[in-house]
Amino acid sequence: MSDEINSLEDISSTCNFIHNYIQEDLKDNLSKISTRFPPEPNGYLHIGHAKSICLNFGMAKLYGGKCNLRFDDTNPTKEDTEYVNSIKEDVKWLGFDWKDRLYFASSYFEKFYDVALKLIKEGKAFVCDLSAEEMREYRGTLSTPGKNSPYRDRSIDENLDLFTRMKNGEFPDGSHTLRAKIDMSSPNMNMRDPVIYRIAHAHHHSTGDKWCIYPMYDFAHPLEDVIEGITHSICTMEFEDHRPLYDWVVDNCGMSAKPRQIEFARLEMTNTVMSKRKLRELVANGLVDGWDDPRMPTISGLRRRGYTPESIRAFCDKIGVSKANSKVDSSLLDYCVRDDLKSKVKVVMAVTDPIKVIIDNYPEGQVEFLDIENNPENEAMGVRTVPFSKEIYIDKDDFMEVPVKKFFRLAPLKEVRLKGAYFITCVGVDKDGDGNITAIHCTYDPQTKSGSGFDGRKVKGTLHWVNADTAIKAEARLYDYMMLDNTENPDGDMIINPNSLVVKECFIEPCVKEAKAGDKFQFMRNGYYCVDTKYTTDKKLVFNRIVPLKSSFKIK
RNA sequence: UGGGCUAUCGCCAAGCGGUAAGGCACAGGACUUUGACUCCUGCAUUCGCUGGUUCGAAUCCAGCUAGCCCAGCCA
Repeated sequence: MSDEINSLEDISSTCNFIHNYIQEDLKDNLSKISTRFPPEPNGYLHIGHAKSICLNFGMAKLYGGKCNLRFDDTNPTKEDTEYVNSIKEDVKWLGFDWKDRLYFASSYFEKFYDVALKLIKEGKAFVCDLSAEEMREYRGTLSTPGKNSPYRDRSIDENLDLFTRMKNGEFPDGSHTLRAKIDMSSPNMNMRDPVIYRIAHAHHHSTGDKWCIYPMYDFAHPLEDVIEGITHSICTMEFEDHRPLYDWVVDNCGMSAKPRQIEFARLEMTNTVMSKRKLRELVANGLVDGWDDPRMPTISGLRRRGYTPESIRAFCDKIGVSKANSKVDSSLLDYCVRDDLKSKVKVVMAVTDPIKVIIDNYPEGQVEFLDIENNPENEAMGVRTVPFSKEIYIDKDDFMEVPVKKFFRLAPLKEVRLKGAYFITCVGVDKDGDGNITAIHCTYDPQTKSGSGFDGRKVKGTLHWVNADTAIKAEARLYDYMMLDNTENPDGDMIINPNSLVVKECFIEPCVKEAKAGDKFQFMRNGYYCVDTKYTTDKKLVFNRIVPLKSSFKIK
């Protein structure tokens, strides 16, 4: 898309503090930059991750550097190959290419171990026998300093022996840890002799049963960055307090690279939830149709809903990057998909809430084939042929027996245009015993045929319609925001917008017959839709509403 | 209440001592065979508050207030 940032001239409008840091570093001491997107493979990616992906890959591209995809798989109890596959798929789908730079923290385990040994030999790390509870007591609190572990002053030889035995599987989980020897009285909790290795007799998705000790994030992450030559390690704000520890590890690991950690605020959006915990809860409680439910903010959910990678990237560019907590209005994402789709997809006519219109003076049995442009904004998309005859459907919303003021649509004795066809005038309605309208009777004026150049009079409204005989029946799933303002009930249970999914039978013009899963359309005067990949079958087309069109028409 | 961070329009967000960019939303209007799109127009005498420095402060200083994060052998 034209408004994606691809060159340095483009950044003026969306400049952020990270650009400033990088530009300074490039001036002072760097020839090229290197970033990384480092997910833990313990779940599915969501649009918050997309922000990070766009940032990391975007910065690298903009400044002629590289961005790695690295799986931060240091906790075997939570990780799975299923997640690494879905994450790779999602990153690729978003349009980013890590080329040959696919890395796993787990492939560095040997190196981490060597650094741990080095730290022990230098007296900077020790094996601690404190239990988890004891360690919590020794750690102190936010406002009181901690106390040194009684094991802090073990000899280097003893530490070396113990750590080796930890590695060899001689001890059960939780019995020992390796800790960095820093400062138990630091006001920063992360510096109070943090654990850097724990024992976990667990099967790792990649290294299997080779290891039973695993490095902690705070130890592994800086080393991963150093090993890969990362220059700018971009992460979210909650790691800001970890930066002194990150720097401590970098300074003490004995390697020369000096990556710089930069923190930015996580993405939050209205009308949804973003935490992995809450998303997991929605899936577990059956409130949504899995991780890829079209209401979910997951990449797979957005994809199934019909969002394009371009629209998500544009969104990520527009929201900017800062350190302030903020909540982006979901209307910006809506805008981004519409803006992307408007000139790309075919505009077809579909009626999601049908009422029959009978054109009394149109010859019985006659069928006309009308040419209608596929996308008025994009002539290259050509035209298609649409059948028209005596009986058609229009949307119930487009008729009012007693019209409100400024109602431009069909009403008794009012004339409107049928898109691509004729002017029609309502001459009456059929009603059932309860007074419900069952059909609308109209007359048409043959002179007013679309494209004939007729300019005898004007009408204010143009309606979309579908020929009754040839209409394709399909299911329209009208999605709305997953969450309203209140995301929880008084008991603390998650609740979703009760109107977030309304299923309708709809009629669509025949050209849509060949549509395949994932195909996108604009339903004229209605919204953008995407053929659902999960429920569409050979017999049944299912459309997801991606987003409705804007409308300035409101009754009252 | 120890430490860290943040505060600019309804929502994001530029701004880096020289007199408040931009986008979304919203409101008017033009155009319209989509009440869409597009195009115009409007939308912060004011930057959390209070003082101070300065010819000049959103930008510097001091104090206050509010919000977020940290006491996993998670990341």
